[in-house]
This record gives sequence, structure tokens and C-alpha cells, in this order.
Amino acid sequence: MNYKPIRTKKIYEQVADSLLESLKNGELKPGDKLDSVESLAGSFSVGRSAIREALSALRAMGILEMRQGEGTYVKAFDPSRFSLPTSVAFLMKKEDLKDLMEVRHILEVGAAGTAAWTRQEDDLRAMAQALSDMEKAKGNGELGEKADLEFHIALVQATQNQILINLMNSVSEIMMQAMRETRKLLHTPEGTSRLLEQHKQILDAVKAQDEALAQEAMVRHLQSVEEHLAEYLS
Amino acid sequence: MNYKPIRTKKIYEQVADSLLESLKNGELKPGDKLDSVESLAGSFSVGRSAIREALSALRAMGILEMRQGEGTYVKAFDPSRFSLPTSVAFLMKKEDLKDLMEVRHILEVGAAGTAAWTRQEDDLRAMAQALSDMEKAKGNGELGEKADLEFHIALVQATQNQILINLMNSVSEIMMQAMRETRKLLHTPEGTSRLLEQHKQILDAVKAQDEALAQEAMVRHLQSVEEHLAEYLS
DNA sequence: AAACATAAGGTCATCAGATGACTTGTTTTT
DNA sequence: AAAAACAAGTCATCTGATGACCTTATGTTT
Repeated sequence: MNYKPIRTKKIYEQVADSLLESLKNGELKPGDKLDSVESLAGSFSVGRSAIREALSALRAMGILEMRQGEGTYVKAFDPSRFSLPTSVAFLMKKEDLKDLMEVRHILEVGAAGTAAWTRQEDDLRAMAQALSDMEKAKGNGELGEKADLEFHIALVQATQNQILINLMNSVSEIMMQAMRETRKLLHTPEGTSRLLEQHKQILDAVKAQDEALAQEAMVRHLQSVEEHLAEYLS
Repeated sequence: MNYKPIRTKKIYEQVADSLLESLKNGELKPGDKLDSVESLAGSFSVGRSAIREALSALRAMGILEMRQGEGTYVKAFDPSRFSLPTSVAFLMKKEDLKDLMEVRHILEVGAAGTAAWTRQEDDLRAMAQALSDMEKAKGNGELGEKADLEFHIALVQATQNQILINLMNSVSEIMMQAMRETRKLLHTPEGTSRLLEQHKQILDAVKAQDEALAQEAMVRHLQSVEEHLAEYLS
């Protein structure tokens, strides 16, 4: 015999769900100010702690904003919510990292293709700037790596797709944190010139608005990078 | 003149950061049990509420697990943490949805390409099953849609990449919620047979382990879908 | 009249004590 | 030996109090 559990959900979860429901119904709209914690506690007939936990949960989801002394407000949708938790990088295993690298590969190739369509002059300038920084940094691992990152950021920015930008950036950040030591070995003197050439091909294809070529160039680049990191991931 | 703000961070944020630090240092490992809320409150010289808020925040990040009556434990890394907040679908605007659709496009094409390499017999069976379900459901929008979704899930499963699977699934879920009404118009009687043909091409390419063909077939499929949804997104 | 200073009210942040609920392990009873 | 009762540890929630912070209104000075 298995009876249904009674009161499975914790109180603050019920409260959070109820508030979420109000949002879906349109009773609460972005920008609205919620009732004070006290009055909410009264309405729901629960303690303030439960309300606060519910609000904290919703804030963690990025739906609410609590401003001390002012009140609690419904946040508008913000594409930056579409990012991954970077704080967990340090407990990823090698397989996880391999999976993440694959996701990055997919996103980055896709971004290169999209950017070929959507890139503006600004974006081309930013990418070219990153390339020239990389050239200047030849041999300096620290700087070279920074310029490398800047290039990839400029590329994804060129897609004009905020969700993609946020997703890509958080993926990159997690990978950087998880591979702190290893990734330096890409920026040896001759490594830099190889990377430089690959990046230049990507930029040229994006500039020429050649989607297929941009994707190919990115695939070549990533395959090269992945080869050099292979031993770390195996 | 701009002075540094004093005590920028709230107490629970400081506590959360401190605990995160312990995780990075390796003082805390996945599976470990944390001290009780009381004793943590003593160690940090703060009230229990502050500790609880910190723990709640870490739980929201998926790093901790609080079990009533037992204690608080450090969770192991779980790829399912790499998903996007599905609860915010209802406050997305059309541009956001367009961006998200683009991300889905990129991920799905990438998944098709990867699956061509990694798919197992099981995966092929699951995809074929979804297709036959779709055929049976011809005309029934509800069932057809379900089978459609199953096909895409089976495809991404075939990549064997848990992070990609989670990411893709949450993207799909958000899109489904945000387009509740509109997406039904794909599963008209003649719409279904068109979709069926496109899916079959994808399956064939994946079965043949032809990466490029699988990607092409997926691109064709998504372009067709996007065309039919165009009026909704414009 | 304009700028500044002060006070008041509202609200979130934190603390501390108390009670309830849940899990685990031990002891007692049958 | 099995079942039931009990005890200890812990998280969940409630409550009241205090502090910190923001906004607004009011008063004061220039």
C-alpha cells in the first residue's frame, strides 16, 4: 500500500508557486511592487520566514528583486538569466569537461555562422582589434590568452543574440576556470601564430558574410585547439 | 569622488562565499555533511537565519542539499545543473523568443551532427519509435506534437552528452511553454506528413553516420518549421 | 525661492528563542 | 527476534525585537 504523501511541499515552495501563478495570470507584472513581507505573511497565513524563503528562491531564479528599505519588485525578463552556474566549475570531472567542450564547439560554430549574417562594422573592428592585440602579445601567454578570449567574445557579440551571448560567455568562463593551468599551453610562441592564422581566417569569412566558410574556419580552429588539449581531456 | 562602499555584501552572501571557498579548497567534498545550522551560526558568529539564507542560496545553485531531520550535504556535480530557468518563459518577449529559437537551431544542428557519430542502436530504435508514433497520430495534433518532441529528445539523447541533453531539453521546454498556442498549427494533417518526411531524412543520415548529411537534414527541417512559425515571431 | 538638514514612516536584514516535524539509532517491551 | 516506544540530533517554521536603509515630508538656513 502506498498512500499519497501529505503536505509534500514545504511552505515556502507553496508560496513561491502561488506567486509564480500570479505572475502567469498577469496579476503581477514586471516592475510591480509586491506587498511587504509582513502583509504577505498575513495574506498567506504563514510566518515571515516562510515568505522570505519563498522570495529568496524567486530572487535566485532572477524573477524578483529585493531592495532593502524599498520593497520587493518583479524584474523584467533579462536574457542574462540564460547563463549557466559558473560556480560549479571546480567540481566537474573530466568527462563533464569533455561534454562541455563539445557544447562549446557546437555553440561557437553556430555563432560563427550566424555572425556571418548579422555582424556589423563595430563587430568587425572589435575582432580585428583582438587579433592585433594577440599579435602584439606574441610569446606572452597571459596577454595572448586574454586577446584570444576577446576575439571569441567579439565574435559571439556579432550575432546580436543576447541569449547566445550569455550562454556562450558562461560556457567559456566555466571552461576557463576548470582548465586554469592547461589552457596556457596553447599560447606558446609558435602556438600563438598558429592561432592567429586560424582566427584571421574566421574573421575574413565573417567579414565576407560567408556563413559556410566561417563555420568551416571555426571547425578547423576548434579541432586544432582540441587536439592540443587532448591529453588533458583523456 | 567615489569612495568604496562599506559592507557591500549581505551577511548571508559572505557566508555563502566562505562556504564556496571551502569547497574550492577541498575542505568540503561532495557527499560531506556540513555542521548543523546552529554550530555554523556559532562558528561564523552570525544568527541562524543568515546561515539558513546562505545554505538556501547554495541549494538554489544546486550545490547543497538540505534534508530535514538529517542535515545538510554537499551534492556531487550533476550535469542536470546545466539547464536554463524554465519558469521565466511566460515573460519573454518576441525578440527573446527569436533569439532562443536561434539557439535551439544551433544546438539542434550540432546535436544532429554529433549524434551521427555517437548514436547507439538503442537511440536509433527510440527515434524510429517516435516516428512511427507520429505516423499513427496523423491528424491528431496533440499526439503528433508529443511524438515530434520525443523524436527530438531521442536525437539529442543519442549524443550521449548529458550537458547537451539538459541544455537542449530546457530550451525546448521554454519554447513549448512560450508558444503554447502557436505550435499546434504545425501538426495539421498535411503538416504532419511533411514533418514526418523531414524527420525520416534526419534519422537516415544519423543511422548512416553521415555527419554532414544529418546536419543538412536538420537545417532543412528547422528552416521549414521556422517558416511556418514566421508570422508568430515577426 | 532654493538648497540643505532633519525627522518620520515604511520596508528589508538580521538576530534569538521556541515549537514542530522528521530521521536515525537505542532501548524497552512483547 | 520482532515490534514498539523512546531519545537525540537536525531542519522547518513561527514570532517578536532590533538594526539598516530608502523615500518622502517637513523644517531651516541662505
